[in-house]
Amino acid sequence: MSMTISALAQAGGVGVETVRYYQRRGLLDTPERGAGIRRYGEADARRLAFIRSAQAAGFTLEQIGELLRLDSGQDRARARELAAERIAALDLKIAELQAARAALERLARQCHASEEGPCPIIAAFEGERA
Amino acid sequence: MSMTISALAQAGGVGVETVRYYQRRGLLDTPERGAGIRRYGEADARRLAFIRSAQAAGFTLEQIGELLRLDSGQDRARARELAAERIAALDLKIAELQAARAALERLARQCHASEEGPCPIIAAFEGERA
DNA sequence: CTTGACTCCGGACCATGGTACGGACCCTAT
DNA sequence: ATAGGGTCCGTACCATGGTCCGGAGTCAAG
Repeated sequence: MSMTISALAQAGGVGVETVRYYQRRGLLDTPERGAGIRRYGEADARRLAFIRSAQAAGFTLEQIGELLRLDSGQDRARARELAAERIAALDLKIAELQAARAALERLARQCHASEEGPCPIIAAFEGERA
Repeated sequence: MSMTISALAQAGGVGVETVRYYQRRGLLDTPERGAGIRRYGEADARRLAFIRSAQAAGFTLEQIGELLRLDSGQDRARARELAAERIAALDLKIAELQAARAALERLARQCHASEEGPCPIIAAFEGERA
């Protein structure tokens, strides 16, 4: 089971250039080339999937690099620490977004209700302390 | 009630350079200068507050510029449209972050439970299809 | 009336996460 | 054996949202 870079990229749902970028960043490694072309396997695909998932969880590429470097679960304490930090950050962010959503929805409803006068959407944000 | 740029910045919880950047972007206007120094008032402070709130709601500076340009509620339909788009995007993002949070928490618990073997945090993300 | 803090301004620089370019090489089908 | 598409690689460029720099002007206190 070996793939070219574009197959790997496709499997990971990213562009070829992104794979190459991750290699430069040290997040993916660059296999030896067999007669000019590098071949990738399952492990690479799993790693790419990891990167994308971790990214979706809000880790920066830098942090993802750190997670990968604590490979094989060597430093579990540190991994848990990173996870805990990220969870806290996510909680904050989620709360923020929910507040923003609620505010926006309220405004959109008001704006819809009264077709006269100034649009409340702009006015309403002005006093708010985000 | 007039403030210098640094007072305005402080009131808005941003740096002086950020105020100047917003001016360049056309989000804040640059008042006439009275003998060299520009003076800002309530309106500027409210506008800055609006920018920060809208930003917290996930609008880009570009979109915020548009909102400001539909000033005085001229084009309410467009404002509502922007709000609706943003609400949809927020819902998506919130769901994503909640999923990520749940996954991370589960992993952190697993990692904590079994002190032996490879840390599950890294392994677990590998299969996931975010 | 000088000193120190603040302001003005354009332009350069930064971090993040990519995306594009271009010449050389390789691989497969016709 | 030649064309086309894919790969390799370094380097340059992009968008976003700022942040810093340096020289000149201004303002308030001592």
